[in-house]
Amino acid sequence: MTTVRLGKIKNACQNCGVRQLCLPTSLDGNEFNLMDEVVTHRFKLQAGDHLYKTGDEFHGIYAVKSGALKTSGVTIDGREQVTGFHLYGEIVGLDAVDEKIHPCDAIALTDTEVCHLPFKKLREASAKLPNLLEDLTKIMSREIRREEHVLMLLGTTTAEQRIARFLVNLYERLQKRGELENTITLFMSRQDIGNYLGLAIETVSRQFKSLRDKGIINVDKKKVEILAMEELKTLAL
Amino acid sequence: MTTVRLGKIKNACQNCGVRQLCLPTSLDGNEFNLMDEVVTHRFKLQAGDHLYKTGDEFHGIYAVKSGALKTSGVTIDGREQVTGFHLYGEIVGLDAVDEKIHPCDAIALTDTEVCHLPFKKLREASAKLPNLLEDLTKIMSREIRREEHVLMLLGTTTAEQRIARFLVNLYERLQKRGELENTITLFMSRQDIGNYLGLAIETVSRQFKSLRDKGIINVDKKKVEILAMEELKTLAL
DNA sequence: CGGCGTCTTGAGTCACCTCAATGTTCGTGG
DNA sequence: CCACGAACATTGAGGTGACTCAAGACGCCG
Repeated sequence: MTTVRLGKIKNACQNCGVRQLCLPTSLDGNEFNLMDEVVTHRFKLQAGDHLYKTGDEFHGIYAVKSGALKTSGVTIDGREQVTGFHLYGEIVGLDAVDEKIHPCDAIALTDTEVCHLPFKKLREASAKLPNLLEDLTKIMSREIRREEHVLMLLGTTTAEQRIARFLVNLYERLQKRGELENTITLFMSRQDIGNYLGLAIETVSRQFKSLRDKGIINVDKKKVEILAMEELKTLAL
Repeated sequence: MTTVRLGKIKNACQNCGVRQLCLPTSLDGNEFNLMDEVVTHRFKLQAGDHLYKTGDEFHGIYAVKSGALKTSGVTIDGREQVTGFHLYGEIVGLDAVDEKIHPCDAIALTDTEVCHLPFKKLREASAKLPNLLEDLTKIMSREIRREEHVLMLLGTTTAEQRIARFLVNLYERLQKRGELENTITLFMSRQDIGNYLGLAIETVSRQFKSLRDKGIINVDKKKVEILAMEELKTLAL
């Protein structure tokens, strides 16, 4: 993990490519000056690097500028449980604000850049900028809703439903980022997918095969081409 | 659902029995005056009453003053999915801050009182009171972590583990509220428990029976007496 | 008492897990 | 460049935990 100081870079946030997706979505020109005082450091990670580990002291949240991360906790019996995949434009670390200790690991799945947002500074800036305060609470609310969504996905659903929902969800998030091809490049392993969806790795593999046999997708290693989105969405129901 | 105006009640929050558990945990005397301007209404619900429904416009969050609620969403295919049980001292509605639309139902499980916290007012007050802003972000963070916790519970775990964890978690939350008896009164139906844990209602019933046969708990209708907490915790691993 | 909702209990089935073997990709070093 | 091993992925065979279906018990209320 290498560090970039942003102190000298003016309007770092304002000129950022993922500004519309990130935290400060409703700030205007002048307000960004204050934001630049909050965001002073950026980290570069390689696939497999830990951004933070379970039990680490909390120093702030992180905005993913490029790449992708997974967050995963360790259950009491020592097994890993992936709790989410986080694309660029998303925020990680919000679950540590309360206890000041990270309750899970955050691991880069590919080359990834993250901006560090010291939470104390962020709170102070929020007290001055009503728009920023609104953005902050919205981001936290969105994270709560995202997890509720996963929760609903993990209820009593079949393996096929879970895989279908996973693919539809991933597709829609990539689409929101302007990646309009109908071929998704999975940036996580089958292991991670299975873990996230509560399925054995073999089941993930078999479901991919099954969807391929039905002519709904094409799978080649990490590349998943969606051939029949409507049918896939029907299976996700 | 009946409404109580709190306009005339001074220091409503300061004198509240669940203050230490609720949102404004770090305020002092003067700061509570501002809080009383935020919290102007309280609602009384009977078992089965909806506090809000999916799709309802968001007007603010709610602090549970007494009783308990469940929140449940409706999956795309129309089935219900319980996403949480909320005791007094906890907050519901945080998942709607972002989109201004409630993404799930909140239903009283018993006679329940909730305080209404208009979110706009709460934000304005937070900009003035650093302590309140800290409390607000902490509460939202805690909710994120709570859901992550449920997520980890729903991964690849057996029915026995889920039931054991459910009971341990409920016991610990009640203990935190000073209810020190080792007999828990379940305030939700088997249906709700099964739905929440991703289990069929029959499986819930059988697991209770199994734990009873092992001498770990005693079950009589809604009453669950914990006979061997250590063993229960071991099963929860 | 009878009807209804909730819960329990039993029997049979199936979706998914486990175990095991093979195939593929990729990095490393000779 | 190829050999080798490690990590990842696929595929098959078999077992089982939890679901489904169905019946019965219990409590509640008119």
